[in-house]
Amino acid sequence: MKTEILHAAAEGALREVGLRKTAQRLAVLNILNSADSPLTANDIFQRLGSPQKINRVTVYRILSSYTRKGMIREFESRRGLHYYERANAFSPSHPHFICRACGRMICMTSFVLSEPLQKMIDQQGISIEHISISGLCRLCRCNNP
Amino acid sequence: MKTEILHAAAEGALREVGLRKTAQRLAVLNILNSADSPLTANDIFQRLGSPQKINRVTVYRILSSYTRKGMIREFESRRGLHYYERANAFSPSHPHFICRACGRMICMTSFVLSEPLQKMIDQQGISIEHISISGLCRLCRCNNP
DNA sequence: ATTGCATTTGCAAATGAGTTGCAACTATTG
DNA sequence: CAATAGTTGCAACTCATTTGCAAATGCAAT
Repeated sequence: MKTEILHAAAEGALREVGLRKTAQRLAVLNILNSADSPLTANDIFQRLGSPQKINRVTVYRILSSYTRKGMIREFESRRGLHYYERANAFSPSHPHFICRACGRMICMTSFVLSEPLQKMIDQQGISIEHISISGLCRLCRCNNP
Repeated sequence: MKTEILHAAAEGALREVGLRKTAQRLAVLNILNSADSPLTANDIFQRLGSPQKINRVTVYRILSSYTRKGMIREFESRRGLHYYERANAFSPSHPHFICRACGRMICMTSFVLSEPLQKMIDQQGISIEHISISGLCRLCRCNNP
């Protein structure tokens, strides 16, 4: 298995940003590294196995420090849930779709803003950090009338 | 003043969707009618004066029934806060920008989706209900380093 | 290896927006 | 004017997240 390699990479990432290497941090980072769509704190907590060896609060704090260090991106959606995804060279920032019924999140291809919108953004002096599209996914569109 | 006219319009709106006319409903509806950007339940609660003559829970329930009836649009942002804006012929659905620092919401001009994004949406069978753009507004961009 | 000390962690309690149960109240219909 | 279905207020609850604080741990300098 490549577990050791991944582990080593995670250690390096921590050292790079000046965070101490702890079992908890490595566990959370590995989960984020191998996720294929953004996760909530609870998703991560669940994946730590049960009974959880890491306290819920610790997960929150780890995610918070990772965000501060720019290792992950954070965005909110659906009832104030925070979602997190690894931020690195291989994963440029992109919009997300989130289903209001089931909460499933889908990563979207980046897209160009229309001319009038871009104009408005420039005028307002706004800086865009995240675009989130909400609605119903295919499945929920059929199930929910 | 045109207060009576507005009041009458609000009464009509309630009758139209089959909701009973109550002082609380009229008060909330008038606040929404005269707002120039989306409001949270708390915004509305504040504007009801103090001490509030209407219970917080009642405001929540009124907003919920208005949403069910399609009189207002609801969307979430920033820590699960629900924002509400009047939905009528004069206010077509449009994206919103929300500042992550101060929570100010700005209504954006509608915009066309880029070709690749539209393709992805069609493929996924997604139905879009709201687009929300988050970042920092001009003011917060200067104040927050 | 050992020490010193700042960083991390775990636990308990708090927060804040929103929801639920239920009894009291009140528009509307007959 | 009475019946009844819709509304409201209050208290208590939920759920994700945050805060305070003492105990544990990583790391750098002995």
